[in-house]
Parts: sequence; C-alpha cells; structure tokens
Amino acid sequence: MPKPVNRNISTTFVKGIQVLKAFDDDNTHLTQADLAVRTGLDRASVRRLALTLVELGYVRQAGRHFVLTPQILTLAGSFFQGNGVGVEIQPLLNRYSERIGGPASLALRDGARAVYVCQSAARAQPVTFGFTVGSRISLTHSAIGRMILAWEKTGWSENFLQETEIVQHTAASLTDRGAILKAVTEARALGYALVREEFEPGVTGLAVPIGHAGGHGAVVGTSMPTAELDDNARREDALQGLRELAREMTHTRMFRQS
Amino acid sequence: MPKPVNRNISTTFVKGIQVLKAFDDDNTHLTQADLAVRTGLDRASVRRLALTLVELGYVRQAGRHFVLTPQILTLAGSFFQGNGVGVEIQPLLNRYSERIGGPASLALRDGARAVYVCQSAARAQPVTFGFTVGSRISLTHSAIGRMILAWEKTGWSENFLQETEIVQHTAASLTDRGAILKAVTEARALGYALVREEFEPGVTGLAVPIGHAGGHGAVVGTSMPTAELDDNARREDALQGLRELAREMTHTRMFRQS
DNA sequence: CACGTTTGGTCGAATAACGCATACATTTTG
DNA sequence: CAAAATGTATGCGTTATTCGACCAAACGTG
Repeated sequence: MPKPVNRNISTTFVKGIQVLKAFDDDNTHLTQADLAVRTGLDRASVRRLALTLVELGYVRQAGRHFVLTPQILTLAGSFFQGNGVGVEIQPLLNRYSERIGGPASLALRDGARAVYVCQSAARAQPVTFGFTVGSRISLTHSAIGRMILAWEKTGWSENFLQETEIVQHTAASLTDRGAILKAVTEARALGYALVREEFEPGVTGLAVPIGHAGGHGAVVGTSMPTAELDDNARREDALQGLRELAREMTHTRMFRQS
Repeated sequence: MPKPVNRNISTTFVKGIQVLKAFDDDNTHLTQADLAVRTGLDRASVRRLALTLVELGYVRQAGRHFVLTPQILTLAGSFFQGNGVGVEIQPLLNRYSERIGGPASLALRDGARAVYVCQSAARAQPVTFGFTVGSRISLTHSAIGRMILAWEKTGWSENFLQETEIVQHTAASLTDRGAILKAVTEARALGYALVREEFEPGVTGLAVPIGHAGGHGAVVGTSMPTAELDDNARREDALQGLRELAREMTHTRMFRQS
C-alpha cells in the first residue's frame, strides 16, 4: 500500500470545505449535480458531504437544492467575539464614521486578498458596491487594497502584482502593472491611498494603514462620491479622521499584540 | 464488515467542523491539546484536522497555538452576497437606524437559537453587550429572541421553553418558564416584543417580526437605554420605525420568496 | 536548573469510510 | 411523452483514517 501523500492533511475534510465554498456570492441554491460540477468531486462524495452539511445545520434542503443557512455566520461570530470586535472595533468605527461623515471600514489582508471585517455608516447614503462582512476586496483597484499592498514587506507587493490578474472595473481603472505599482509606491510614501473611480464609477476611496509597515496587514478606509472627496478641505478632514481611527485601532485587542 | 451507521454522513467532515467550532467567543488561541479536550477527539485526529485548517487558510499557527484567521469571514461573505445583504438589507438598516435614532438589527432564527445577521448604528452610543454578525442571541431574554419565539408555528415555542436552560442575565430576568411563555404570548398578541433590562442592565430591547407568523423566522429590533424607551412618545416612534423597516424588508431578495 | 508532566510528532496495523460502478427511481427538459 | 439528467441506494475493492504506542520536545514547577 503506497504511503499517503501527506498524512497531516485530511482529504475528506478538504473536500467538505470545497463543497461548502461552492456556495458563493452568485450561487446560493445548488443541486447535488451543481456541487459535483463546481467541486469536481465524485457524485457520491458530494452527496455525502452535502448531507453532512445539512446534518450540521450549515445548509438546508429546498427541494433538490441545497441552500446556505445563517448558521454559517456563527463561525464568523466566533472570530468577532474572540477579537473583541463588538465591544471595541465596531464602536470605534461607529464613532469615526460620524466624525468622518461617511462610512468607515476595517479590512485585513488574508493571503493574497483582503477581507472586509466590519464597517459603519454614519448616515444613509447612496448604495455603492454593497460590500459586507467577508467580502473580498480588489487589492489592485481599491484604496484599501492599495494601502495593504503598500504596507506589506518589501517585495511582496511587487511579486503579487506580477502574478495577479488585472481586472478593469471602470474606464478609469489602471490596467498597466507598472502604473499600479507606481500608485502603490506613492501610497507607501504618503502613508495613505486615494483611489479615484477605479473600482466603481463616481466613487473615490481613501485608506490608511493600522500600525507600521510589515505589521498587521490591516487598513481602515472610507469611500465617498468623488465630488465630495475632490474638495480639498473635505478630503483632508476625512484623512485626518482615518488617521485618528487607525491610531485608536492600535490600542484594541485585535492589534495590541505583535 | 458491519454496515456503516449512516452512509450519508461523513464522520471525518463532522470531526473537522467540530475542530473549527472549538474556536469560540472566549477561545481564539488553542493548542492541539486544548482542541483534543474541547472536541473529545483523539489527539492524532485533532492534529491532522487542525493542520488541514492551516493548509486551507482558516487557521494559522502561532507557536503551539492555532488561531482563527479572517478568512473564516469569507464564508459569511458568501451568505451575505448571495442574499443581497450589502445592496438591500444593510442600506435599509442604515436608513432606519437614522429614522429610529438608535441601532437597528436583523436576526434570523437558526435552529433553536437566533443569529445576528447585521446591524446599523446611526450614531455613536454607549457600548452595550457588543453583538456582532454571527452572535447568538438569547431567545428567552431578548426582545429579538422573544419575538422569534412568538412568531414561530404554534407549539414550537412551548416545546422550546420546556427544554431550554433558563439563564438569569440580570436581576430583572424572568426565570419562571411560565412567566416567559406568558411574555411570549403577549408579544404574539401585540405584534412586537419589549424586553426591559432582562438581558443587560439599563438596556431595553424592542423587536418586530418580518412577515407573517410561521414564516421567515426573521425579526428586526433595536435596543436603547431604558430611560429612553420608557418615554411613551419615543417608544411609539421607535416601534413605528421598526414596523416600517420590517415591511420594507419583506420586499428584499432575502424575504421575497417563500 | 533539573525533572516530571504535558504536549507534539510519527508510524504501523486494523478497519471504517471512500470512491466508483451499477441499477433503479424521480425529475427535468426538449 | 420520451430521453436525458439527476437523485438515491448498494456492493465491493481500495485507501484514507483512526488509534494506540512510542519517542521527542516543550513547559511548568519546585
């Protein structure tokens, strides 16, 4: 009997997570056949894994379709509670959202991407893209993403930009890797990133890092209609507010250690 | 060879999820030994499953400890994006939070418990308990919880209240099952739940259901300092706002079908 | 700082579970 | 309405998983 490739890895568990991840932003109702196609797994395996998710409560059956249940959120809840998000991070975002006069968000780098952790909107405003907890953010065309790239260890961003697929979100999106790298280098020098209408038409993002370069891979940012942030006083005020927010973030449980 | 207990269930996958769930609100840094104790699984099994989570990116290693990464949030993100939370639900909560003059939250029943799905705070205010996305809410001592019980199919709540553990959160917490059932019945009759300082001292919760009884298992609510909601005009205004919010919720993608 | 205890890591053997093929039932599609 | 697709169930060979044993490493305590 040949030895396993890696006895440290449970292939069944990996497959189970693949099935869970098959439910994504655009596919919330999936049949067994859909799951088999999307995961490339054997139909019998998919059936067993999907029924296991039903048994565990993360998925329910609606006719022939499997549907995610809100129980999946409780896994996120553990991360939040464990990191003091509800008692420290969220109140800070709420307060600074008011201070800035626009939405305030926290994102963390997670591998070769950034994840929205939480946000606060001080007042009702036109819907932009509709990011939520767990949303993945473009590292190349958002202020938060560029700031994350700018604050990574030397060389990381260069390597990332060489490998990543460049997607053009708007007419204003930079598409040349060199130009994006130049923008990242500029953000590094300035200590903040400003990205004007490259991810969403009419919307400008502004972001600052939490802590020193090479540290947490964490950034706070805001996004507003371009007309609003084109006003110098308004932009400087928002930037000032984000810097204060970032500074207060460094005192929270999430960022105190390391 | 005896037949498997249930060929539809993958016990390895179940164990893997048990390991993932071992990271909870109070335990974000766990050793292999901790995980073995908390899951009751064999140490070698725990090792392999924990290393699989590292391989998948949901957990990282810090010395001997395993720590959740923000990647876990992306599973929640799929639920949110798939249900249009960022483009419909969250903006509604933001708007009505302003309208109500206090935080507005959406919770869904998930099995024998309720899960916070999302919330908005119109303005910075004293931190209360610090619920976040994914937080589990007391069904017995919160307005949201009682409204969920009230709006379930006949008999469900009675059975639940017979079985559940009654925890006394504050001096004002009802501890008699009959008294709680009476409060639930009253919420059912009124079409809203008001819970005064039973979960958190000095805080009153107000909640209304989304849709008809026996429907979505979904509720919107707010919580404010008791002094504020003791004012009749203020309370009626908040109630009116929540009712309008609930009505608009029924037109969103999350609640339109079924 | 030494030592006992706890925890981590590895391996082999047994076996439970998986994957695949097949068959049949049910649903969907053209 | 028939064919195709999908769901469900089962047998069986294969293999991944389990668990206990053993040793190494790390930790905690006196």
